[in-house]
Amino acid sequence: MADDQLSRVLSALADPTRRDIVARLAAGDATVNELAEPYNVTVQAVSKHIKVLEDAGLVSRSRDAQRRPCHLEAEVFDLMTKWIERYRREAEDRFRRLDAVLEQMDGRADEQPVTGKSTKEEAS
Amino acid sequence: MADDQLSRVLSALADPTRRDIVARLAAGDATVNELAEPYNVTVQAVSKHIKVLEDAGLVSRSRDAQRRPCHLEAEVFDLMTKWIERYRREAEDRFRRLDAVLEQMDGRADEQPVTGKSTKEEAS
DNA sequence: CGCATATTCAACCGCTTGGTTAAATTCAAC
DNA sequence: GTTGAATTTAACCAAGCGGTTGAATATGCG
Repeated sequence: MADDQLSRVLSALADPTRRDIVARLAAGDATVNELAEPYNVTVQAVSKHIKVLEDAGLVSRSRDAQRRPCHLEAEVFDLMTKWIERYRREAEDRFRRLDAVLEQMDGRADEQPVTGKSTKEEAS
Repeated sequence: MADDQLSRVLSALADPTRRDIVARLAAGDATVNELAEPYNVTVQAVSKHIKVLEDAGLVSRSRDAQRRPCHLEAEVFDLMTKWIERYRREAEDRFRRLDAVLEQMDGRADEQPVTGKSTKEEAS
């Protein structure tokens, strides 16, 4: 479905098992069998999970006899953080502008206040 | 399928149309019809997309007559960045340690280095 | 009330996904 | 060359997803 890498990365990490695999690979490279051990699914299922991570560019593999050690490619995370930061910052800026506007018209609060109900917490 | 919020958030953002909706909401609140306009899918499809974003906690809605303005809840992004930062840092630390090891044994590079079969369990 | 607008609900469809079992492949080691 | 371990491929299945059309539900306006 998703053809761009960011979609593939997000989709890959949307699965808790795959996130756990990534977490374990962050602690060190591992083989498919090693990775499969803790979960109560077949090793074939884990092999598929790893393929998804590999297609997303999150994991690379070398060869060691029959083994195919998996290695985490952490740089791909930047794709996500860049996307996130961009729109979070945008949203925060807008929020700040809204605050400014509200502050500007402090006294006369007769207008309906935009999104209604509350300005809520602005904390990060 | 995914029952935890992080899974829901990542899964929601794995769709390019939904990411675009989020991007537009970062610039300001909007109604379902407004959001649906640029895409060549039905408004019902967009309504479903918004529901997915809402279930993930990324979007909240107020009421304005028949309209249901959508508002971006940017704090949820923290869920992702926290997860990402944790494991990226871990991977980078490991990388730094590996560098140190390689530096340590500089002269004798006859061993096959790289991912080496030595890493694995124990972890931290 | 009757009508138009905005949104959702329901049923359906084709494709993908995560899982399975069974068979094939790759490579070391005997 | 046979055995055995690690991994992938193939075929299949149930469930979920993104899309559709069509009907229902709110709500403001004459």
